[in-house]
Amino acid sequence: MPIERDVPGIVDVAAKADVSVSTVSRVLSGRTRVSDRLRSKVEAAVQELGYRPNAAAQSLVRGRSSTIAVFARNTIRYGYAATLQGIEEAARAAGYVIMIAVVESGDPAELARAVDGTLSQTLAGAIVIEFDEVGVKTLAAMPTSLPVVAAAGARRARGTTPHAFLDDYAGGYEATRYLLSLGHETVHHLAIPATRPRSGRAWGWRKALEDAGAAVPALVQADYSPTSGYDTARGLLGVPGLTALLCGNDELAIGAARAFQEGGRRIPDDISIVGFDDQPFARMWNPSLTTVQQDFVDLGRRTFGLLEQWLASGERAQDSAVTPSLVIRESSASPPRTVSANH
Amino acid sequence: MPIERDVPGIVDVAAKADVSVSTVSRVLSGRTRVSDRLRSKVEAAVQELGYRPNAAAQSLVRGRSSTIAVFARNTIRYGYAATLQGIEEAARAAGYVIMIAVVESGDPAELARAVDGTLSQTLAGAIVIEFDEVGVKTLAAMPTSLPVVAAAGARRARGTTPHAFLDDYAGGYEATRYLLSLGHETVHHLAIPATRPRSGRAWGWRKALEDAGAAVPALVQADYSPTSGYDTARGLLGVPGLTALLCGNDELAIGAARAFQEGGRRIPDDISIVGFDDQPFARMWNPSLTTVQQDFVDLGRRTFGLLEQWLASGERAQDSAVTPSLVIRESSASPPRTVSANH
DNA sequence: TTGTAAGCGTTATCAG
DNA sequence: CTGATAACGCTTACAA
Repeated sequence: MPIERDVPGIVDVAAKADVSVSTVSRVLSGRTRVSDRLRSKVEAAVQELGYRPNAAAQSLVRGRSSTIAVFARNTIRYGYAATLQGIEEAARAAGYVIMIAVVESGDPAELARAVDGTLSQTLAGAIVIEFDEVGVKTLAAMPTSLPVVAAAGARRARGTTPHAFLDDYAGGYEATRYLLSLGHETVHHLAIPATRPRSGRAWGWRKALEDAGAAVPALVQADYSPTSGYDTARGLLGVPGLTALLCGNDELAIGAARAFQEGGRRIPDDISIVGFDDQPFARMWNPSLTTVQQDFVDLGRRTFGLLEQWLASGERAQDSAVTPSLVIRESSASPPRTVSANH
Repeated sequence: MPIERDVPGIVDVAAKADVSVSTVSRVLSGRTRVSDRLRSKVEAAVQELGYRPNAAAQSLVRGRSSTIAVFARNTIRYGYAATLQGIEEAARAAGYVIMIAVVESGDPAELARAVDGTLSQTLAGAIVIEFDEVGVKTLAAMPTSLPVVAAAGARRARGTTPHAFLDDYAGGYEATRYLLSLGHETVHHLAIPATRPRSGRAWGWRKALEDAGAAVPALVQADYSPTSGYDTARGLLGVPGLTALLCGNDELAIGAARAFQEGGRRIPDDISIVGFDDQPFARMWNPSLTTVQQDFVDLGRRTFGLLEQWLASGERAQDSAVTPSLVIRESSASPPRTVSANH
């Protein structure tokens, strides 16, 4: 079954409207004045033929395009997927089209492959979702000749890539301080992989502890999944003085909660658990999850906004921050008296 | 700050290697024999200049490209995001690059806008995620001149678009039969929006009930979110004889579970709840969720495979099905005796 | 095996 | 206001 029924080109439209191709191009771009008579003839021809300009030819001659590439390590996990959705939404509204490239590891060869294929497209710009170490490396691999902005989890150094970010540090700090204010002697932390050593959720947690003069327990490293939360939390069952656990994300939190519950601990009576992100399920959890709310979709929109502004003005845009807010629900409470008595 | 530092073109490479552009093109494509001497000179020049072929120019002259467009209503929800990830993964491995277009509504104008922008790209083919009504309309709007395949939730009529699908009907049927086998008199259904009238999860549920001679309660229509599950389930609290509820997805299930628990019902003692999809959190739920497992990532891979095969062979590929499997966990059990006695 | 040259579908420059 | 015509960067006959 043949599929190559020719797509009409600008010359077909010109022929049908009985004008020159330049005229067709003009009415389509709308940048120059064209007489109403010719304009309507062209529009009719376009309509009739179902003509659609060939973007490849356009970007070839213009040297730029309306395509923007998004680089991310993952597209399934909530934060990534929601950020992508925000980017796509804003890009579509602005007439851009988006290309997505997932970069699975920071391995130079794999990175080069993912990046090369995408960068050989004629791009208007690129966006890197820099929520993890792979994102950092991807950003470093971007050519300086291309406008690139990032969606991040922390403010980056001045003068670098423009970026919109969710203040993970502030979120971690606030959640920890909240737990401390409830009377917990200290707060443990089940961490997602860090983007950089001294930043993000884990760093906010540590600082809040230090500022309050509380002991800083060893950080427990996990991955991102509920299973990882479950597995690592099982190892925490015997830890003395563990009455509050701040988790790097909501999935970890529910995995940990399950592990504790199976171990006979009640939440929040014996142990308080706080998540991060406020995924849709957090509110329905049993008990409902206290967590740090993040608006990833908005982050995505704002990140695209930075790029759009750059493209329009020719100047790098300012950074854009959002401070997350703590949502207090049922999974957190004051520590049990018995444990306090032990100290 | 200027950003237009010229990207090297094939002529720059040719000049530096002191050969013709056709020779450069030949070593890059690898389709024709080139002497080792020239080949290595070219490779050195490519390396040195960091040359990357311009995909727009390539697709312009070739009339096709290595870009495939993916149309989806959403990119956040689990099934969609996971399918997209599978597509991207397979596409990247095969040297394709993917473009994503979200189509928010089936409204003709909005549809045309989303589709037009993307179809003006030179595409190798397109994939439509047809998990909902918008997907059906998007598919209908695709030009016949382009190879298009779909990822679906049910087998479609013969001779139409090639598609890979997860058998929603079978999943709904099996889950319902399982609940009936536990002794429930009937099973209620909290449904996600349907793709088509007589297919999918809801249709499997209905058929299983009919085949077993059980009463078919009115289907309760919900959306996709936990909140929607919660809200609609609250309206079900007073329904007599409701001892088992099959939910259209896991998010609905946890929302419903929460509503019932708040209403004083125990799960599974008073009411059995079964979800759909087996999202990562399902296993960690409290109680852990009995659900119909679906491998969306694999669906995505297989869908891309269909397109790749078509592109390679020039023939439409066969359809490809996967039957989901029920995962029995803690949220389902036999109905309470007291209720049975009432009948 | 290598080079020359004719396009691919548009836009933009430059005359009319 | 409109129409030729020269690029844009690359591939691919066709010659050499």
